[in-house]
Amino acid sequence: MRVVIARCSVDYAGRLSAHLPLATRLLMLKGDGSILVHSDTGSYKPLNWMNPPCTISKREPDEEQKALGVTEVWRVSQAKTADILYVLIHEILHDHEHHLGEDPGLIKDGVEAHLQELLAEHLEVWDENASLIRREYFTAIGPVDILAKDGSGATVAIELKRRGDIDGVEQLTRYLELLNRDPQLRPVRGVFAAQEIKPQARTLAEDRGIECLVLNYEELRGLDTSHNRLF
Amino acid sequence: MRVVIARCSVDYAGRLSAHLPLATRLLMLKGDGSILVHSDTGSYKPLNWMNPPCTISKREPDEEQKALGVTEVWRVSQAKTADILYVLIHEILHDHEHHLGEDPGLIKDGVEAHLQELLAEHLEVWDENASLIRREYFTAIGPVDILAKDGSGATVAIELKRRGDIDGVEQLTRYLELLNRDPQLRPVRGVFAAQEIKPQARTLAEDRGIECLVLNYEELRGLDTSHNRLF
DNA sequence: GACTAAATTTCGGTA
DNA sequence: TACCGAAGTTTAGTC
Repeated sequence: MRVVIARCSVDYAGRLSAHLPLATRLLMLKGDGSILVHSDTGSYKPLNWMNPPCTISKREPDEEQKALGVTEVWRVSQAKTADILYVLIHEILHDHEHHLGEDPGLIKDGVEAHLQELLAEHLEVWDENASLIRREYFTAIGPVDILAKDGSGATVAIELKRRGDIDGVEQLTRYLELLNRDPQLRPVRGVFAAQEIKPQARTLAEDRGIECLVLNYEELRGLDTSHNRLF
Repeated sequence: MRVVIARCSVDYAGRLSAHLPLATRLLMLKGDGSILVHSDTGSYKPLNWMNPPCTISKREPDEEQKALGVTEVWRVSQAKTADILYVLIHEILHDHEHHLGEDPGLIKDGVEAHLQELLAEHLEVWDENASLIRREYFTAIGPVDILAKDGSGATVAIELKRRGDIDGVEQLTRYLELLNRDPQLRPVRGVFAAQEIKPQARTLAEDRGIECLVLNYEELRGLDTSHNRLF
């Protein structure tokens, strides 16, 4: 890992063309050859970057570039996509290299899989007399998150999202269309469950006769005494 | 901008829970208070981070942490979402601060807007006798990318994507449904145009009678002699 | 500010 | 390896 702070301009030509005018920025050169160009604001996305696998070669600036104050030219080329990134260095203000070693990686918990697991085990938060048929019920166009029977014995397909967007309603609609062709299952109702349901998604869902269910993750976690938590 | 290379472990509790075991990593502390935790591999996404606005406070480790070798505890809290990130510093190997100043920002070219402009000007790549009605044809549920007439005089709605996914087909389907309610326009056909069309999207589109059109960006650029390019 | 669609998306899982 | 869907998505544009 090499970290350089430099006055530089950057040109990228690949899936799009992009240019960064001269300014002071942080350049991160990772061990796998990739490079990130960061400014002092903004979130984690760099202003410009090149993904591995790629190679960086240092070149002398041509006469024109020299006249503009360029002292080094870094040419970064992508092995697979033929994208090219040029970093025109005007002045290096800080330069530090350090061997980091391999990273043990991130341990995650609490994503959609866990939400699905919790809801499948606690369908009573939706319908007191509901019973699970199965999670990840497989169909030709993909798995239905949860297939269940409600208190009256009717089949219900539950689509689960952390954030309930229009996309999710469309997805559930496709599943319902397919499931309702199956005489064994028909009629199948839809339930759109999420920690947060966007108004437009709710409107679309209800317009299609799909029930909306807002989930409280903390509450579900509270019901779940068996699962071992990180915190 | 402060850049620190340190042996550290990280805990995040917010929209999910995540833990990074002890290892040497790069910590980038931006001027707006945000922090990024990077390893030596992977692409531009940090292992862990906190978006602005957030505040970092340095604390003394408790006895238990001290016994484990922790020398500093950084507590990063999000102002809006109440997410919390803890960085447990075991050893600081490099520490450098530098004022970067404001960044003039990125100048982009070649994205969907440009693809739309090019296709609108060169409809002949789709149908030799086609004519443009208008770009960004506005409807109640959003703008149709391109509305045109084909060689036979029939109205056609073209939805344009860089990458043709199922979402795009759904979007176009909604537009077509709406446009076909208008007796002035009816009947309206659909064309799904993209630089790359995913097999599932193609299947869904063709199943709904929507024509698929794969665009060659380089070729379209070649037809376009008027436009001034960055490269 | 809320919402929608795009992204040089990246990332993880599965067939 | 390719494809598909989720992401602590982020980001940019529009209403």
